[in-house]
Amino acid sequence: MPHATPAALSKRILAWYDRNARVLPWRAPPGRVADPYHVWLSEIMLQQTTVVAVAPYFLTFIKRWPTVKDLAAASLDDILTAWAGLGYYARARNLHKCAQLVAEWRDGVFPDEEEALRGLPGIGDYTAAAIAAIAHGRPAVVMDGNIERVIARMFAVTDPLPAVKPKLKALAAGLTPSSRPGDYAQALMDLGATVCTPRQPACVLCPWLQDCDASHQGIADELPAKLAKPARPTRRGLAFWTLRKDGAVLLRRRPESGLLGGMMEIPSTPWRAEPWDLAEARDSAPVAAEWRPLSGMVTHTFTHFHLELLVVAGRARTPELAKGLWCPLDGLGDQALPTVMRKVVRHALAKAY
DNA sequence: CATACGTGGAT
DNA sequence: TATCCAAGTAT
Repeated sequence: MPHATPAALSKRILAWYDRNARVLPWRAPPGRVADPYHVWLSEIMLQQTTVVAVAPYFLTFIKRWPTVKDLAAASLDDILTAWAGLGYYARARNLHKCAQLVAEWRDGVFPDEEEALRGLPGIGDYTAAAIAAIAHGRPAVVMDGNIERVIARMFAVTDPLPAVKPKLKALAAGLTPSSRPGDYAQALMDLGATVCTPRQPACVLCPWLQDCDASHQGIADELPAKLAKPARPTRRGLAFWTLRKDGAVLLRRRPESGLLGGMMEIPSTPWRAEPWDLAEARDSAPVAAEWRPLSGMVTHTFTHFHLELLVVAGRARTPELAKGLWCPLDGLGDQALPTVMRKVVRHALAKAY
């Protein structure tokens, strides 16, 4: 069966959106454009991150920093602390840079053109198109994982991702309307999130069911095809839970780029495939101490490797020589500690006292 | 074009 | 337990 015209398809999905749009804290009602600052902030947070995870962070951020100028004036450490737990911390560093650029060079006004947005830190093809469409009503071709899936199924594209991305974008471009482009993009993303889901899609609820090639062929739940991902190796490290006489714990800031860049950590050895023994690890210790291994292990899975951390506890002999920050136990919650390091803290508090 | 980059929930 | 997945970007 041939597809309906693009105009008919967009009309149908917009009607579906008018009835089914999810109410989200960063979203304007159907038919309206949203605050560009809210759209930008939410889109950065939503990169590879679920709506459920983002919502409380978004509300915290806009309450504490109501405008992009407020965010630009904040310290990077405050932003990293507020971002802690959300993951992909380069987003927080780029968020700060982007806010400062918009505040300083554009008086706090976000660009409304896709190309200008695309040049800002942390804004790639998807986010530039999303902001242009959702915050400014520009007819940009918005392509995210949801829309890729919807389009792959509509046209029964069986070639695997990521190589087929340009083809999917070309097909999507042919459907994108010039009227209500922001609602259209959000409608497709909502459709992908709630109906055209990765597993067990609810095709009977889909406004595009009669036009969907994959559904007709009974292969909707198999698309889009993806290349197999490489196996995750395991890396090991040894973390030093270091106490001062007054009970403060030694923290250290990680390098500004790379994994957990700019975040705080419990000092540790490098993370490598081979396990560490204590004698060897002592060279990495932040300060001299008698180290006592704690029972058990802290495990954490990152995107591309598993981590096993043995935690050793010790009292610093010469705390004044330690390189880092002595933090009282009740102040740990206010530090920019990523989840893996909060696991180390929890483990140490459970085992070392 | 491939890889690095977090986390938590669902299956 | 293992794997997949979520509104991707930078290099």
